[in-house]
Amino acid sequence: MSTPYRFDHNAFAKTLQTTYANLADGEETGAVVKVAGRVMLMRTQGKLAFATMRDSSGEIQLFALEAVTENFAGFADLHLGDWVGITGEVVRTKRGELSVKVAKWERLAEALHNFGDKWAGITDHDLRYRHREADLWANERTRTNLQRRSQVVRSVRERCWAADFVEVETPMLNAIATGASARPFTTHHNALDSDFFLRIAPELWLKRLVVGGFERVFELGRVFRNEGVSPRHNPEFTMLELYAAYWNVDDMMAFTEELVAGVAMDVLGTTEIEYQGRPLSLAAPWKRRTMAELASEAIGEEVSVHTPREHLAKLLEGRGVSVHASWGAGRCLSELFEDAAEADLWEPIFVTEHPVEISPLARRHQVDPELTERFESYCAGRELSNGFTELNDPVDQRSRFEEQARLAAAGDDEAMSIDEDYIKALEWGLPPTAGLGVGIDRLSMLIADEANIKEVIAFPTLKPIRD
RNA sequence: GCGCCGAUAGCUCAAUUGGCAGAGCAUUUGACUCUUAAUCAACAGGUUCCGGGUUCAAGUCCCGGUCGGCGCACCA
Repeated sequence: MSTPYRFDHNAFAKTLQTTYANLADGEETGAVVKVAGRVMLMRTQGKLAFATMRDSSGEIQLFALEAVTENFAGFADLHLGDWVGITGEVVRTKRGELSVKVAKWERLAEALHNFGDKWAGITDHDLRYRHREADLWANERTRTNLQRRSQVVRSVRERCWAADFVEVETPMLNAIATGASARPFTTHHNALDSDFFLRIAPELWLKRLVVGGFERVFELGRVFRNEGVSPRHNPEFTMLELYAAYWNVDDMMAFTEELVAGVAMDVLGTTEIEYQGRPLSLAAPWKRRTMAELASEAIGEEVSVHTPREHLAKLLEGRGVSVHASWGAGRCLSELFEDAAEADLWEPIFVTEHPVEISPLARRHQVDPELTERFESYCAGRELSNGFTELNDPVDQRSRFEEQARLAAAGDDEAMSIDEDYIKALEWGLPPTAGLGVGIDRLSMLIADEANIKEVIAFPTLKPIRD
């Protein structure tokens, strides 16, 4: 059966429901409209048929009568899920349901599969993730989540634009994977006969644009990390990275808390949200505490990056954390913080002053050179953002990279490689600059009140089915 | 990668101690001029995730595998 190539559509369900909200039962309007959508439910009754049609805005009833509707039998024969285009008058039935009284109808496309049980919908996770197109019709929650994610991205982008940041795009195919600590995906370019890594972060490219004179840049895009999949990790995820010349870490913290609170206002209309049954306030300003303070409080003993490495290692082992031989005091302090304090950070908080050992791209703290001017924001027990005053000294940057190379040689497959081109860029001069990274999926989870990252990704990474 | 749990009709789910594989919805056929998950009647629908094994007999017990959920590890 051939189907139409286009349909003249001029009304949405929700608009009609609003416009004719006060129409009395049994009243007709004389207004003829053309609506389109999917048939979600069908109730036939002899020479009458009632269908519930859904479009992108909402639902409206279609009311067909043998005496009025062209090819009435064909209409009553429509399958649940079929796309239809309807021409008819807006009326309210005797029983009070706003309807389009079908004069003419066309089947725009046929649905060969149904959209699940009309009461329970589709609940099987595997089916929902592999066939999100069906899940979207079966589960309103899925529609809401993906709409909210879209609103989050829009809000982030508009707020960056409003603060005079320029949106740029940098390479996803890279000769070396750098800018973060993670294992990369590898791929191959045939004509260049070269292996490439999918980017794990756009960080170094963006700072090279700042060197080039783009004083405020941001990129909103996908990064790829070859790590485990979990309810909070997808191998490809979306990150906002943003750099501002002349700012320091404090400026960037202020920007971050305003950005996140602003996104919540834009999408939900409030900063006072509920996440997984617990109230959570995203309102600025957020608390600021150093990593050493939080670790000390959590373990009940004063520790810092200057605590002897062996003592920190002993504390970690006492907590059941196995300590790698290559870890210095800085890494041990960070591990202590993560093991003892991180999961209890519910309200948004900036954790600051990370050890230089775990921050190879951040500028040293002005008072204590073993620390950096860095922050990570935590919320609902997990990291939401990461930022710092950028290291702009090419000599120090080279020695940091060399330290990373030593870690790699010692077996750390997440250590960064030396990026000579980046060092050369710094030699041209990076002004004082602060940078920020925000996980958009994690932010969307907060806004959508979802515990599983797959619920805010249209098509999450799944294992292909093998026979 | 490791541990625990799950997979039965298109969808949502039952199936007692190992004893004939079922229901609702969807599909098909019929009735019905105001339905709202319409209702009523009838028909049809199965590689019980895949592959082995134990047993007179396996959806059920055992072994291996696939995919998913949760936890751990890794990480953001």
